[in-house]
Amino acid sequence: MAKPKIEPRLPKGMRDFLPAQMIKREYVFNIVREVFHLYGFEPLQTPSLELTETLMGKYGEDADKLIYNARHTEGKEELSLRYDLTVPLARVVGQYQNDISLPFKRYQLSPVWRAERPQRGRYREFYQCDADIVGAQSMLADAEIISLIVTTLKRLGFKQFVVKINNRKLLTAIGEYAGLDGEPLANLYRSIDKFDKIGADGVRDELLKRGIALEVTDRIMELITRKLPGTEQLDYLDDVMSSFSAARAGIDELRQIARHLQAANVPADAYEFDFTMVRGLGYYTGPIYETVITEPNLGSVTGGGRYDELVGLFRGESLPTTGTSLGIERIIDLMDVLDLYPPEIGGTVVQVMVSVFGEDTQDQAAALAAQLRAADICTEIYLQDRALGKQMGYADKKQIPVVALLGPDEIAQGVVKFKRLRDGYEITTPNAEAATAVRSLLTR
RNA sequence: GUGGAUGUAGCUCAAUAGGCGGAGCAGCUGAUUGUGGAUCAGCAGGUUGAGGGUUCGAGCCCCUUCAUCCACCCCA
Repeated sequence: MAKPKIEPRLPKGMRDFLPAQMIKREYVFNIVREVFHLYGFEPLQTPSLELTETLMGKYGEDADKLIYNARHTEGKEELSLRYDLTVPLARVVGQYQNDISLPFKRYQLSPVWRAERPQRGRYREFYQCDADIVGAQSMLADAEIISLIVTTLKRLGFKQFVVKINNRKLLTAIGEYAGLDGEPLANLYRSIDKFDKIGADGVRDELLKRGIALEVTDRIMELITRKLPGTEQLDYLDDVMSSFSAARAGIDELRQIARHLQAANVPADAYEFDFTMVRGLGYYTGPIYETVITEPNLGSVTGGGRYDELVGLFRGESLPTTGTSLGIERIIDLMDVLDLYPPEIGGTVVQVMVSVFGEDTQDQAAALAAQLRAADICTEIYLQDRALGKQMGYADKKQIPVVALLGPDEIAQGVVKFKRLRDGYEITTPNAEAATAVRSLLTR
């Protein structure tokens, strides 16, 4: 065997997913897709590459530097790997106005690429999972998104989580109240966004450092940190902030969302209003939401909100849009941490391995495999001529649950023997009943 | 982009003060040619990330470079 000359290595920040890992990832992907379909979201796929001009300038200068350029040496088009799924969505909505009827509900579960410095849980190629509703002004759309999040997380097995809901209009009003606009307002958001990390005192210090008057800072802190049950929190803010029209509008939207969520039977403990939650600086214009795993405290797994100005970029008009991004990579990590994978998904998709005793029994083994496959049982036939013990060892290592034994004795009697590796239990059954026998061994 | 740490077998890590590069796991063979895990015996696996320097002698010290990890920045 020649020694490999090429060092097997991965590009920085990129990963392989070996079969045992892929099985888990696809389990999560499949549940997500199921729930999204349940809510009437439909799949969208766009190319990994976009024209560079489609991407550039949509994210801000910092982010533009993180975009992978992918132009072919002799290609005439400037191409880049997509940086998120929102810009492709906006392009699609602008491009297929004949084919898409609004409101457009789509989801996309695809990799994106960002040339960031890799860190724990942060990669240069990673999957994003976005669900958005384009062209719906109503808060019913926002409530649908929140309900979708709650159902998805529940189906995945998460128990203790809460969707935090805020409204950009409220934050704007708070900025107005503090006399801030533009860049200083963005900085205010940045400070408040660190609430989880640096706590109330930390945020207060930052606001003071940013030159906001002591009295105003204390008012802001009071406004955003006061915790009251359910919509009482909205009542309180309404009292204090009603002189600001942006605040009134924001609170009104949150009240509508609360009403819709209640009507849709979303459990009240699955969401809360949290005025310290900001969601970056970006393009949000209305309600924003973020889901945190609360017990144990494991951080956020979804983020989203309403962004009425972005999708119209490729259409020359605003299009009211709301949506969420599932932190699917983070969710996959937490599924392991919280042990949420059902035991029946093992390290392999194979349900039965048909062992082969020798060349003279190969054909019967192949026939048995075909028979099991016809009955929708995932079947592997052992492909080397090795001692039965080796074959058993292989099956054991791969965690294949059942091995079929079809030697000269069985063949002579027209039967097949199956062994369940977990407990060593064996049954012998007539050939015709092979599939039924395997099924009985696989259940429980 | 800034700062710190670490690079030794496929993986996880040893190696006295600078003095013959080891172990566990994984792999392969056998004990056991119709039955896996456990045990035992054996085999194989290396340019110590790369390049240079100091030294009689470098895995170890110095310089450069590359890679990985961690923290910060950022995260639309």
